[in-house]
Amino acid sequence: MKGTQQLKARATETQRKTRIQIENEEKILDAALEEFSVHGFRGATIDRIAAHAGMSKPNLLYYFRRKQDIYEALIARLLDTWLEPLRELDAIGDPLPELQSYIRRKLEMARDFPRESRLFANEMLQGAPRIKRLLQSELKPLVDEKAEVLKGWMKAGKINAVDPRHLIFSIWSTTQHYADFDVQVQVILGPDRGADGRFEDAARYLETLFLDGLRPKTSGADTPRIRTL
Amino acid sequence: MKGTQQLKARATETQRKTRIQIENEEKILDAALEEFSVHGFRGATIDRIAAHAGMSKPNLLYYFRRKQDIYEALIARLLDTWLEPLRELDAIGDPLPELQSYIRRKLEMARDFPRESRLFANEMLQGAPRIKRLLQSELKPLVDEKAEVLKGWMKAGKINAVDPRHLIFSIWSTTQHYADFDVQVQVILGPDRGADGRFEDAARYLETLFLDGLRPKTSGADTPRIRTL
DNA sequence: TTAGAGTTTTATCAAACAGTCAAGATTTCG
DNA sequence: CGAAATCTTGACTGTTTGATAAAACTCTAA
Repeated sequence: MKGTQQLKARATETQRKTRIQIENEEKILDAALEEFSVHGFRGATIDRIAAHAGMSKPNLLYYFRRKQDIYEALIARLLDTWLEPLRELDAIGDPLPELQSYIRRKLEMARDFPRESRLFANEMLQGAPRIKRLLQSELKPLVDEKAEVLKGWMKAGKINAVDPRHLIFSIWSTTQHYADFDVQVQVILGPDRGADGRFEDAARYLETLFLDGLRPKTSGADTPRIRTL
Repeated sequence: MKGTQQLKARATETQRKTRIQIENEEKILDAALEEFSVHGFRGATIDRIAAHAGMSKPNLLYYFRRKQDIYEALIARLLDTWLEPLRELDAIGDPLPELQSYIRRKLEMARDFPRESRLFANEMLQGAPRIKRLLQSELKPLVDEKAEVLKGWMKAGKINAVDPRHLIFSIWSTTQHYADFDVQVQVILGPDRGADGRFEDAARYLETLFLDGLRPKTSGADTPRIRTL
């Protein structure tokens, strides 16, 4: 009891982190992201995380005393990053380009941070037992705020009048799909186009979908001319 | 060794299933769906499934000898149901109404079979280790076939020309989102509208999105009149 | 350079876990 | 009915898992 033992004790003392501490926590969180994003909280094991991080299990538990602590550290840093694109949605900007670039930013996140996307999806599938409160206190107000922005654009006739919250859902789901269901996407698209090509195709498609939908504007929609296949 | 023991042995004999067998297998699969859809394969435990099914663990293992067997039985019955709406997409029908009703059917499945949706999502998040082959042999050909149908409609000018596979992705993702991310949806929409109301709102929104997109058709899109918020 | 803080390891534990076994209880059907 | 087939259970096995204790080692700053 010489004042040594466990990091938690120093939490109140706002003590600086050691070089080794910073390195190892980073290694652990990265390994944990790999495991939790694939197997969920229960399915992931400390052993595998430790192995992936290249350290012994007790050593890992020196930095995070419980499995839950690792998971929570991961979630905490996640939500902030995750909502950034929505925060940037600017009421002042031009509505359509503004939405376009929001969609693109979300798609870029799915491409660049697929593990984070899967971790989030996993937590949702479980009913968000560990971040429901955070969703209430952080996500909801932000969405409410941006929904008002969208409503303003609709009232000004700058975008079609639709339910703004469902609009946000559809942007989230279509973009995150490329991270969360990546295997399926790859199976269906085949190996022809690489990851970059797939990304560009998706971006182009989503732009058309969200701007123009599927109904052709040119010909009378009810009596299009017949053409052989 | 009196010819008793374990169901697996009789697999080749095409023997009929007992009343009790049918009942219990149903109970087990239902309980397993509950567990696997939330916690994934590794996260779910036989103990919990047995408890949920209201029987002892050894009894459960009398019907399914290994955890994997339950999971595979579940997956096998899932994929068939899951792809039915897409199979019904009819090349002969009117393109826009045909797509509309496909979207609606998918949305209904998300509403009526959320656990199945989550099970599927969970398997995808893990990289589909247990059904990747099935996706190749069953899902891909079906999607290829329907992509051709969509291409035909596009060439005939009946729907806008977009990447047909990405179009299918967007229908899957937007509809399944309401099952897989249900917590989030509820947090954001609040308790005002019940499940039925949410469903109708979603259906209405998706119809607008997929048919018309967000760009207003009336005013010149580049120079909309100014109106105060 | 050395005391003490910080880090890592070995050994260990109890609980949870997947799966087995044989005996006992129940159902089915001639 | 009664015997064979089917079903259920308790007791158990070996392993994995989350977590702890304490000893041994390493780094760092005065």
